[in-house]
Amino acid sequence: MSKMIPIAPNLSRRLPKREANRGAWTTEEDRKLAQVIEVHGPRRWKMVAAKAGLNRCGKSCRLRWLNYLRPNIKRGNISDQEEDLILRLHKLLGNRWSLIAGRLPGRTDNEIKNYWNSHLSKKIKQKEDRGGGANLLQQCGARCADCVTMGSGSGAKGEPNEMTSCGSFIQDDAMLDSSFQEPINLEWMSKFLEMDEGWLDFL
DNA sequence: AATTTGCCCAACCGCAGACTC
DNA sequence: GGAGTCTGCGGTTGGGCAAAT
Repeated sequence: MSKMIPIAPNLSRRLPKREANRGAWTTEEDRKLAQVIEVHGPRRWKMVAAKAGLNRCGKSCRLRWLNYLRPNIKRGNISDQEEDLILRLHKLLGNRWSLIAGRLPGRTDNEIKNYWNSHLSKKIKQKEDRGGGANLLQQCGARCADCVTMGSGSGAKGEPNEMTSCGSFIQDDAMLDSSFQEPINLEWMSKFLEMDEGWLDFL
């Protein structure tokens, strides 16, 4: 499924616009960056870039570290369990990729964002095209009398980033496995809340 | 075998909020 | 408290590659 990730492609993915080096990172650049971060830690990226002698901006160094060099990065296929979790979290949080990634150890926000854009968004669209695209909140409300919207109101792009007090909209997604039915969804919600008590701040 | 098409994903960009002086 | 700088985030781009033609 997933292709091998090139370690250090030499060809730039982007044309350089300024003096700073851009495009794909080389093995040597990775090595230098890792060495500096080992000494100074993953912060003060401008200084890290300078110390490493890399002709790159701090921003670029940070991105490289977070998405590639950081320890415990999990590479390769997204498992079914992970995919399921991404779907659920996306329903709760919308396009808050960093938050979603925070719940998937070893996965980066960029990876999840890419996976969503290339795989999951299509799956959902296909499902909606098959007639499952009714408003999730409406569906929930039709079933659940005391359903109260707790949404963020930030779904400016029409994303299903709202939830209800009963959380039952999650059940409407046939792509979610049956284990999420009935009391189990509340159990999952409880676990989710336990994981991050501050999550309501984001809604 | 050569060309085209579509997908994947690393990397860049712009913006907003946090931080520092 | 204000200005300047840094950091983190989400959206987008485009090169590389495999599959299809």
